[in-house]
Amino acid sequence: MAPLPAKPTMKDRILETADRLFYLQGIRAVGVDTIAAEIGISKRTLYNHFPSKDALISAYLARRFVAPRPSDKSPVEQILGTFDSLERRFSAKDFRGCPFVNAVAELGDDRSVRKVAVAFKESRRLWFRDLLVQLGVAEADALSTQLALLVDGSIAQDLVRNDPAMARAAKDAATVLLKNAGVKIGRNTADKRAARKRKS
Amino acid sequence: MAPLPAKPTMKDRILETADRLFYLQGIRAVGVDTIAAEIGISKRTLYNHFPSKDALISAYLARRFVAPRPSDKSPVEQILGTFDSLERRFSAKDFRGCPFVNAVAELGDDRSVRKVAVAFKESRRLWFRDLLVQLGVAEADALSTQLALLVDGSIAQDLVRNDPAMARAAKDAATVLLKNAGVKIGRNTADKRAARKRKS
DNA sequence: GCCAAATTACACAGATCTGTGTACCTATTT
DNA sequence: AAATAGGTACACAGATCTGTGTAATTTGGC
Repeated sequence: MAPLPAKPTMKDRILETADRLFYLQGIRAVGVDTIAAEIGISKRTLYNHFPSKDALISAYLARRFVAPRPSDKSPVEQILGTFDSLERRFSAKDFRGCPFVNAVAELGDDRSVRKVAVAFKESRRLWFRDLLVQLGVAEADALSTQLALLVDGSIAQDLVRNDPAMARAAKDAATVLLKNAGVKIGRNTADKRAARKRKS
Repeated sequence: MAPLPAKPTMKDRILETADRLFYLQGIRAVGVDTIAAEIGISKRTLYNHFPSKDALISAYLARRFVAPRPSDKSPVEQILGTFDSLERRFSAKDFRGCPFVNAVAELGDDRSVRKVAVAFKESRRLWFRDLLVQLGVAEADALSTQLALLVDGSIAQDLVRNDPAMARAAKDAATVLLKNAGVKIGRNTADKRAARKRKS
């Protein structure tokens, strides 16, 4: 309730730093010493807040699990807007793919990691599905899965290629899929580049 | 020239084992001792064939870089067939995502790894593009990128969800995209489940 | 200013990992 | 039978990593 952004807790500082390093360099690649040194605290302090590196990893993934906030935009705008914000994130030089996919890739069959990763993917698919239901799409379930594929596909491609255009490609494909499902894409909901093209 | 599959070289045995372990458990997660022990050779022998673990990693990735072999099937069958074989691979319990994406995810900004990963992704996109050109698709470049997104998206989703149905979803989306580009999908090129449904 | 809690410095245990050095062994070839 | 190549056993160096123990010190609340 106190909106003062004043002092971040020590625990928060540790978590924020661990998040950044884990995400950018990989979980196995970053040791607890490195994290402590980065903040300028002693390793002992870190272990006073997190009992083990595993606990830190769990907290890292939990922190990354943010539900999409409700929006007053139209469902179509929200769906297609997803790809616009993806493109923005791809353009940032500190983007390194999906933290959940990366964690599963490097931590393998770790139960808890897989579990939270699945939950995250499913929560985003359900977000898509809800919007599609609002649009009256009959096969909302199947289409939401396909949209999720496009999201993760563009993320994986950008991870290796470092090419934000992958988000546009995904958006274009998503537009086709939506139209095919009977969704009307209004002029204003379409992206600006295409709109400019149309007018010229 | 000798088609005898008789004796695999020691180097091949090392590489084959490293491949399996790196892929299934992650590159950082597998030590050279583990690889040597798995084969039942001494660590010294391993280092007599590969000067360093890095060299072994490079060889592993190079080995995974297989170009799709030419086929006499129709372009549409080849494109859609890609998703069928993906589904088959997803169903195998030793499937653990794309080795190149995984390697980039866990090894981070390693130059050489990124390079080979980009080359692999691009080679597959060009394979798609070539087939689309054969089909007379105007926007073969854009569409090939979108198909590649679907491939990588289904791989990423299957990696976390362990659900081969992701391949079907990708195939369905790909079919829509192809039709939208003016490609005729014949009865026989469509998947069997849909065909059965149609007849009933 | 005092007290309790948080933080620090730092050494250290124990595991694991990459890579090397060396002496010995065991095939195959000539 | 001798020589050569390849493999083995095994110890070890040196780095790195997780996690702990402890005593001293700083910090914030009262």
